[in-house]
Amino acid sequence: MEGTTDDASVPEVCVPSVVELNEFRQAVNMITGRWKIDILWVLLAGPMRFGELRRALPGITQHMLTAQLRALEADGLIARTAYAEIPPRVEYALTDNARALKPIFEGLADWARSLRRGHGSRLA
Amino acid sequence: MEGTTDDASVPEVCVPSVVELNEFRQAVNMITGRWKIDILWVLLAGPMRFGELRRALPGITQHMLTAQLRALEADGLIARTAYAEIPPRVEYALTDNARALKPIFEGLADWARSLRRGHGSRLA
DNA sequence: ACTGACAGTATTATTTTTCATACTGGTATG
DNA sequence: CATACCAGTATGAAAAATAATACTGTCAGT
Repeated sequence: MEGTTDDASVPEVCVPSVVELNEFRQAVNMITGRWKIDILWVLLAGPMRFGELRRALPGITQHMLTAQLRALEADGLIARTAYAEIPPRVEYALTDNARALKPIFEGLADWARSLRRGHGSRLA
Repeated sequence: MEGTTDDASVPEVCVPSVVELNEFRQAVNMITGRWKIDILWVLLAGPMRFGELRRALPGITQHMLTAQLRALEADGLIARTAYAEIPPRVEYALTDNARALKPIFEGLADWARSLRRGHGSRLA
Protein backbone atom coordinates (compact mmCIF):
# COMPACT_ATOMS: atom_id res chain seq x y z
CA MET A 1 0.00 0.00 0.00
CA GLU A 2 1.09 3.54 0.36
CA GLY A 3 2.22 3.56 -3.20
CA THR A 4 3.37 6.89 -4.50
CA THR A 5 0.60 8.66 -6.30
CA ASP A 6 2.54 8.52 -9.48
CA ASP A 7 -0.39 8.61 -11.84
CA ALA A 8 -0.44 11.59 -14.10
CA SER A 9 -4.18 11.94 -13.77
CA VAL A 10 -3.79 13.55 -10.36
CA PRO A 11 -1.75 16.70 -10.80
CA GLU A 12 -0.18 17.65 -7.52
CA VAL A 13 -0.83 21.30 -7.09
CA CYS A 14 -1.43 23.00 -3.80
CA VAL A 15 -3.62 20.24 -2.45
CA PRO A 16 -3.15 19.19 1.14
CA SER A 17 -1.07 16.11 1.64
CA VAL A 18 -2.45 12.61 1.82
CA VAL A 19 -1.61 12.63 5.48
CA GLU A 20 -3.78 15.67 5.95
CA LEU A 21 -6.54 13.94 4.07
CA ASN A 22 -6.42 11.04 6.45
CA GLU A 23 -6.40 13.28 9.48
CA PHE A 24 -9.45 14.95 8.14
CA ARG A 25 -11.20 11.75 7.31
CA GLN A 26 -10.62 10.56 10.85
CA ALA A 27 -11.92 13.75 12.32
CA VAL A 28 -15.07 13.48 10.27
CA ASN A 29 -15.52 9.86 11.25
CA MET A 30 -15.37 10.85 14.88
CA ILE A 31 -18.46 12.95 14.52
CA THR A 32 -20.41 10.85 12.05
CA GLY A 33 -23.04 8.73 13.65
CA ARG A 34 -26.75 9.12 14.05
CA TRP A 35 -26.50 10.84 17.45
CA LYS A 36 -22.94 11.96 17.98
CA ILE A 37 -23.47 15.56 17.08
CA ASP A 38 -26.57 15.73 19.22
CA ILE A 39 -24.72 14.26 22.15
CA LEU A 40 -21.84 16.69 21.83
CA TRP A 41 -24.31 19.49 21.48
CA VAL A 42 -26.21 18.78 24.67
CA LEU A 43 -22.98 18.16 26.53
CA LEU A 44 -21.87 21.67 25.62
CA ALA A 45 -24.22 22.79 28.35
CA GLY A 46 -22.25 20.86 30.93
CA PRO A 47 -21.72 17.33 32.23
CA MET A 48 -24.72 15.05 32.29
CA ARG A 49 -25.56 11.64 33.52
CA PHE A 50 -26.80 8.82 31.36
CA GLY A 51 -30.47 9.22 32.10
CA GLU A 52 -30.36 12.96 31.57
CA LEU A 53 -28.77 12.47 28.20
CA ARG A 54 -31.39 9.97 27.26
CA ARG A 55 -34.17 12.35 28.16
CA ALA A 56 -32.43 15.20 26.38
CA LEU A 57 -32.33 13.18 23.17
CA PRO A 58 -35.89 12.18 22.34
CA GLY A 59 -36.01 9.10 20.18
CA ILE A 60 -32.66 7.64 21.10
CA THR A 61 -32.55 4.12 22.47
CA GLN A 62 -30.39 3.10 25.38
CA HIS A 63 -28.52 0.86 23.04
CA MET A 64 -27.59 3.64 20.67
CA LEU A 65 -26.85 6.07 23.45
CA THR A 66 -24.43 3.63 25.00
CA ALA A 67 -22.85 2.80 21.66
CA GLN A 68 -22.33 6.39 20.61
CA LEU A 69 -21.06 7.40 24.03
CA ARG A 70 -18.54 4.57 23.93
CA ALA A 71 -17.40 5.61 20.49
CA LEU A 72 -17.01 9.24 21.50
CA GLU A 73 -15.14 8.16 24.59
CA ALA A 74 -12.83 5.95 22.57
CA ASP A 75 -12.04 8.91 20.37
CA GLY A 76 -11.26 11.09 23.36
CA LEU A 77 -14.15 13.46 22.87
CA ILE A 78 -15.98 12.76 26.08
CA ALA A 79 -14.99 11.52 29.51
CA ARG A 80 -16.99 8.99 31.48
CA THR A 81 -16.97 9.11 35.25
CA ALA A 82 -18.72 6.42 37.23
CA TYR A 83 -19.40 7.12 40.91
CA ALA A 84 -19.66 4.11 43.19
CA GLU A 85 -22.98 5.15 44.65
CA ILE A 86 -26.39 3.69 45.05
CA PRO A 87 -28.21 4.19 42.83
CA PRO A 88 -25.36 4.22 40.33
CA ARG A 89 -24.34 7.56 38.89
CA VAL A 90 -22.37 7.98 35.70
CA GLU A 91 -21.48 11.34 34.30
CA TYR A 92 -20.39 12.24 30.84
CA ALA A 93 -18.51 15.42 30.05
CA LEU A 94 -16.82 16.93 27.05
CA THR A 95 -13.05 16.75 27.06
CA ASP A 96 -10.84 19.71 26.25
CA ASN A 97 -10.34 18.16 22.86
CA ALA A 98 -14.03 18.29 22.18
CA ARG A 99 -14.23 21.87 23.35
CA ALA A 100 -11.43 22.76 21.00
CA LEU A 101 -13.66 21.41 18.28
CA LYS A 102 -16.38 23.90 19.01
CA PRO A 103 -15.07 26.84 16.94
CA ILE A 104 -14.75 24.48 14.01
CA PHE A 105 -18.33 23.39 14.54
CA GLU A 106 -19.30 27.02 14.39
CA GLY A 107 -17.26 27.70 11.31
CA LEU A 108 -18.92 24.82 9.57
CA ALA A 109 -22.36 25.97 10.62
CA ASP A 110 -21.58 29.44 9.32
CA TRP A 111 -20.50 27.96 6.06
CA ALA A 112 -23.68 25.94 5.77
CA ARG A 113 -25.70 29.05 6.48
CA SER A 114 -23.94 31.06 3.82
CA LEU A 115 -24.60 28.22 1.40
CA ARG A 116 -28.28 28.67 1.94
CA ARG A 117 -28.14 32.35 1.18
CA GLY A 118 -26.10 31.62 -1.91
CA HIS A 119 -28.66 29.46 -3.70
CA GLY A 120 -31.45 28.86 -1.32
CA SER A 121 -33.70 26.90 -3.61
CA ARG A 122 -32.78 23.57 -2.13
CA LEU A 123 -35.15 22.51 0.54
CA ALA A 124 -35.97 18.96 1.51
CA MET B 1 -32.99 13.05 46.87
CA GLU B 2 -33.06 16.49 45.60
CA GLY B 3 -35.87 17.73 43.54
CA THR B 4 -34.61 17.07 40.10
CA THR B 5 -33.76 20.02 37.93
CA ASP B 6 -37.41 20.30 37.35
CA ASP B 7 -38.56 20.98 33.87
CA ALA B 8 -35.91 21.59 31.32
CA SER B 9 -33.77 18.54 30.97
CA VAL B 10 -31.78 20.63 28.50
CA PRO B 11 -30.57 23.72 30.30
CA GLU B 12 -30.10 26.48 27.82
CA VAL B 13 -26.82 28.06 28.70
CA CYS B 14 -24.37 29.40 26.17
CA VAL B 15 -24.91 26.56 23.75
CA PRO B 16 -25.43 27.39 20.13
CA SER B 17 -29.02 27.48 19.06
CA VAL B 18 -30.93 24.54 17.74
CA VAL B 19 -30.88 26.23 14.37
CA GLU B 20 -27.12 26.27 14.49
CA LEU B 21 -27.15 22.62 15.41
CA ASN B 22 -29.18 21.81 12.35
CA GLU B 23 -26.95 23.86 10.11
CA PHE B 24 -24.02 21.96 11.41
CA ARG B 25 -25.67 18.62 11.06
CA GLN B 26 -26.46 19.41 7.46
CA ALA B 27 -22.94 20.49 6.76
CA VAL B 28 -21.60 17.26 8.19
CA ASN B 29 -24.09 15.22 6.21
CA MET B 30 -22.89 16.86 3.03
CA ILE B 31 -19.45 15.42 3.50
CA THR B 32 -20.32 12.08 5.02
CA GLY B 33 -20.24 9.27 2.53
CA ARG B 34 -17.70 6.64 1.71
CA TRP B 35 -16.04 8.68 -1.04
CA LYS B 36 -17.14 12.27 -0.71
CA ILE B 37 -14.08 13.54 1.05
CA ASP B 38 -11.84 11.76 -1.39
CA ILE B 39 -13.69 13.25 -4.31
CA LEU B 40 -13.48 16.76 -2.92
CA TRP B 41 -9.84 16.20 -2.19
CA VAL B 42 -8.87 15.18 -5.69
CA LEU B 43 -10.99 17.93 -7.15
CA LEU B 44 -8.97 20.46 -5.16
CA ALA B 45 -6.34 19.92 -7.81
CA GLY B 46 -8.67 21.18 -10.50
CA PRO B 47 -11.61 20.10 -12.63
CA MET B 48 -11.67 16.50 -13.75
CA ARG B 49 -13.74 14.32 -15.95
CA PHE B 50 -15.57 11.23 -14.87
CA GLY B 51 -13.00 8.72 -16.01
CA GLU B 52 -10.15 10.66 -14.48
CA LEU B 53 -11.93 10.74 -11.16
CA ARG B 54 -12.52 7.04 -11.34
CA ARG B 55 -8.87 6.35 -11.94
CA ALA B 56 -7.86 8.77 -9.22
CA LEU B 57 -9.98 6.88 -6.71
CA PRO B 58 -8.83 3.28 -6.73
CA GLY B 59 -11.52 0.93 -5.54
CA ILE B 60 -14.52 3.09 -6.30
CA THR B 61 -17.19 1.67 -8.56
CA GLN B 62 -18.88 3.64 -11.28
CA HIS B 63 -22.10 3.29 -9.38
CA MET B 64 -20.74 4.85 -6.24
CA LEU B 65 -18.83 7.52 -8.10
CA THR B 66 -21.98 8.57 -9.88
CA ALA B 67 -24.03 8.48 -6.69
CA GLN B 68 -21.61 10.50 -4.66
CA LEU B 69 -21.07 13.01 -7.44
CA ARG B 70 -24.82 13.48 -7.74
CA ALA B 71 -25.12 14.00 -4.01
CA LEU B 72 -22.31 16.52 -3.92
CA GLU B 73 -23.84 18.29 -6.87
CA ALA B 74 -27.25 18.41 -5.21
CA ASP B 75 -25.62 20.00 -2.20
CA GLY B 76 -23.94 22.61 -4.33
CA LEU B 77 -20.41 21.43 -3.65
CA ILE B 78 -19.48 20.49 -7.17
CA ALA B 79 -20.57 21.57 -10.62
CA ARG B 80 -21.16 19.17 -13.47
CA THR B 81 -20.55 20.31 -17.00
CA ALA B 82 -21.40 18.06 -19.90
CA TYR B 83 -19.96 18.90 -23.29
CA ALA B 84 -21.91 17.77 -26.32
CA GLU B 85 -18.97 16.05 -27.92
CA ILE B 86 -18.10 12.66 -29.18
CA PRO B 87 -16.91 10.84 -27.23
CA PRO B 88 -18.87 12.42 -24.42
CA ARG B 89 -16.99 14.63 -22.00
CA VAL B 90 -18.24 15.53 -18.56
CA GLU B 91 -16.26 17.65 -16.18
CA TYR B 92 -16.65 18.02 -12.48
CA ALA B 93 -15.31 21.01 -10.59
CA LEU B 94 -15.50 22.34 -7.08
CA THR B 95 -17.85 25.23 -6.59
CA ASP B 96 -16.89 28.36 -4.71
CA ASN B 97 -18.89 27.00 -1.83
CA ALA B 98 -16.73 23.94 -1.67
CA ARG B 99 -13.59 26.03 -1.84
CA ALA B 100 -14.85 28.11 1.04
CA LEU B 101 -15.02 24.86 2.94
CA LYS B 102 -11.33 24.22 2.53
CA PRO B 103 -10.04 26.25 5.49
CA ILE B 104 -12.52 24.46 7.69
CA PHE B 105 -11.25 21.15 6.40
CA GLU B 106 -7.80 22.26 7.36
CA GLY B 107 -8.88 23.43 10.78
CA LEU B 108 -10.47 20.08 11.41
CA ALA B 109 -7.39 18.23 10.23
CA ASP B 110 -5.25 20.35 12.54
CA TRP B 111 -7.53 19.54 15.38
CA ALA B 112 -7.32 15.83 14.66
CA ARG B 113 -3.56 16.07 14.54
CA SER B 114 -3.36 17.85 17.86
CA LEU B 115 -5.59 15.16 19.32
CA ARG B 116 -3.00 12.56 18.44
CA ARG B 117 -0.24 14.46 20.13
CA GLY B 118 -2.40 14.96 23.18
CA HIS B 119 -2.87 11.33 24.11
CA GLY B 120 -1.14 9.13 21.62
CA SER B 121 -1.81 5.89 23.45
CA ARG B 122 -4.78 4.90 21.40
CA LEU B 123 -4.02 1.73 19.55
CA ALA B 124 -6.60 0.18 17.32
C1' DA C 1 -17.41 -7.17 -37.74
C1' DC C 2 -15.12 -6.81 -33.28
C1' DT C 3 -13.12 -4.24 -29.58
C1' DG C 4 -12.50 -0.50 -26.55
C1' DA C 5 -13.23 4.25 -24.50
C1' DC C 6 -16.59 7.38 -23.01
C1' DA C 7 -20.24 8.39 -19.07
C1' DG C 8 -23.14 6.51 -17.19
C1' DT C 9 -27.78 3.10 -15.57
C1' DA C 10 -29.90 -1.23 -13.62
C1' DT C 11 -30.07 -5.06 -10.67
C1' DT C 12 -28.73 -7.79 -7.21
C1' DA C 13 -25.75 -8.99 -3.11
C1' DT C 14 -23.29 -7.92 1.04
C1' DT C 15 -22.01 -5.13 4.71
C1' DT C 16 -22.88 -1.56 8.13
C1' DT C 17 -25.85 1.09 10.86
C1' DT C 18 -29.77 1.84 13.37
C1' DC C 19 -34.15 0.41 15.72
C1' DA C 20 -37.20 -2.36 18.82
C1' DT C 21 -37.52 -5.19 22.61
C1' DA C 22 -36.43 -7.67 26.45
C1' DC C 23 -33.32 -8.49 30.21
C1' DT C 24 -29.61 -7.70 34.29
C1' DG C 25 -28.88 -6.48 39.73
C1' DG C 26 -29.41 -3.65 43.70
C1' DT C 27 -32.39 -0.52 46.21
C1' DA C 28 -36.23 2.20 47.51
C1' DT C 29 -41.17 3.00 47.45
C1' DG C 30 -46.05 1.67 47.55
C1' DC D 1 -45.06 -8.60 46.94
C1' DA D 2 -45.07 -5.64 42.83
C1' DT D 3 -43.25 -1.71 40.82
C1' DA D 4 -39.94 1.60 39.25
C1' DC D 5 -35.25 3.89 38.80
C1' DC D 6 -30.43 3.56 37.96
C1' DA D 7 -26.96 2.41 33.95
C1' DG D 8 -26.49 -0.31 31.18
C1' DT D 9 -26.43 -5.66 27.97
C1' DA D 10 -28.21 -8.92 24.73
C1' DT D 11 -30.63 -10.21 20.78
C1' DG D 12 -32.85 -10.02 16.51
C1' DA D 13 -35.10 -7.31 12.86
C1' DA D 14 -35.28 -3.49 9.70
C1' DA D 15 -33.19 0.01 7.07
C1' DA D 16 -29.54 2.24 4.92
C1' DA D 17 -25.10 2.37 2.68
C1' DT D 18 -21.87 0.19 -0.15
C1' DA D 19 -20.15 -3.32 -3.42
C1' DA D 20 -20.26 -6.49 -7.55
C1' DT D 21 -21.66 -7.28 -11.87
C1' DA D 22 -23.77 -6.64 -16.10
C1' DC D 23 -25.82 -3.58 -19.45
C1' DT D 24 -26.91 0.99 -22.47
C1' DG D 25 -25.48 3.89 -26.99
C1' DT D 26 -22.27 6.25 -30.09
C1' DC D 27 -18.07 6.39 -32.34
C1' DA D 28 -12.91 5.47 -33.59
C1' DG D 29 -9.58 2.17 -34.59
C1' DT D 30 -8.30 -2.40 -36.53
